[in-house]
Amino acid sequence: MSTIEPSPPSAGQRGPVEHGIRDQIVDAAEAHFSRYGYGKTTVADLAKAIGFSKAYIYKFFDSKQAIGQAICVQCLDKVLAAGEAGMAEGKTAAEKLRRFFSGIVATSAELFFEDKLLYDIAAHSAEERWPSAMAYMERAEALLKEIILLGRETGEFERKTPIDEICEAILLVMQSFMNPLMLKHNLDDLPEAPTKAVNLVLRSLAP
Amino acid sequence: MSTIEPSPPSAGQRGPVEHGIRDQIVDAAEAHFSRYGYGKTTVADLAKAIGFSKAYIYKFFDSKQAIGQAICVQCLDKVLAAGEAGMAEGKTAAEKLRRFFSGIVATSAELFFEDKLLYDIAAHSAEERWPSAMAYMERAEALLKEIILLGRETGEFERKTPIDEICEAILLVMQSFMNPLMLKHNLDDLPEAPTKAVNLVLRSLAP
DNA sequence: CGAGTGACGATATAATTATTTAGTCACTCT
DNA sequence: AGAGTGACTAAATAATTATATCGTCACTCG
Repeated sequence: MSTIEPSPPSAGQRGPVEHGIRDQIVDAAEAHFSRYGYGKTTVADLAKAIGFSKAYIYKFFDSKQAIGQAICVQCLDKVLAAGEAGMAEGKTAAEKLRRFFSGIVATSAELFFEDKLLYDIAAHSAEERWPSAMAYMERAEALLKEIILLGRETGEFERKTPIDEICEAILLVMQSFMNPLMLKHNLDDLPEAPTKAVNLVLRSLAP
Repeated sequence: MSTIEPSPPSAGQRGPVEHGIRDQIVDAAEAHFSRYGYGKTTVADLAKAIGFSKAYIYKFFDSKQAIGQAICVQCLDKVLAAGEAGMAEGKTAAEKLRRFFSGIVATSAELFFEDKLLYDIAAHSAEERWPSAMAYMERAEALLKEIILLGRETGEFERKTPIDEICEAILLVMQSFMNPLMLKHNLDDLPEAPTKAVNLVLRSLAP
């Protein structure tokens, strides 16, 4: 059973990896980005918030975008954590799969409605293929694979199709709801649509 | 066996429905939009192309956007026609489904690469939920339903799941590749990804 | 009457200018 | 040496102005 571990130090960082100041920056960034948006927040604002000069920020991050990525990682971690929590609740593999996705979708949608400005960063991150978004997909795939393997062991799922093809295909299918970029276009048919999609996926997994 | 019939008169039209001038406008629009793009083409350009005044255009179309929709309908008709052609080639229902989607995806991708400017109109149409895009999805669903029903008759496909749920789910799944808006973000993993998605769909249809 | 238009106001787009902001570097202070 | 910064430039963003375009309407002409 994997647990969401703090993501590895993202690209774009600088200087001491473990450092109180870095955390302060990230906290200030989360607060500011969430309230005013990424675009309207200046690096100087963050500097002022933590009581240092702007130049000092750049001892810890390569660029403003690197800070954005750090925030993005936080968001996506939360989404994945919800997926993993759902996964843990499910008894059978099928149930795990269902809850994994419903956790992800619910959390993403919540992010969209409750914290639009942070969500926008995530969407931007997906659009620009930031490492944060890539990592998100990879970790989702790893979790998914875990579920599928479990289902195969317990005999719930078929075993003929190559596992990697299955995982890729399922992710592909669920992307419409877990990729922030795409979710945006499918908001109206929440929450029925993802449920239907998962149903289809589960039918495809039947032995 | 349905054949793609000319789409019903779209919204935004005016005056005589069947009229040589209307066709001239559409032809000129296709040429101009394709060469210079929707944004860079002015209604006056179209008027000049057909040798009439700008005001006359508005005897046939409500707005420039209505002309855009007409062009969009043409594009999407072509895409669906490719899908239907593929469908006709397939022997079994599964084969029809495969070719239906590969026809659609191939034609959409071709549109994207060879006629980017027209493609952009289609994407815009999907984004803004123009009737043209809605009609496209509806007609795709109708064709898909035909295939599924056939497969059920021949015993290729399972019969338990409500047909409407199946169709909706499949469309949902394939949207990543047939919706111009989404296709844009999935271009890199063509053509394998849609194939994998269809494989998944077919597994889900197994009796 | 019906095919077709010039001239016009409101709105959108483009071009220009003015202002902010990202990011660096030489530097200070402890 | 290492924590921290003011002052600076190139690039981006915002504000402003100028221009083009959409869409309508009263109108002409056959």
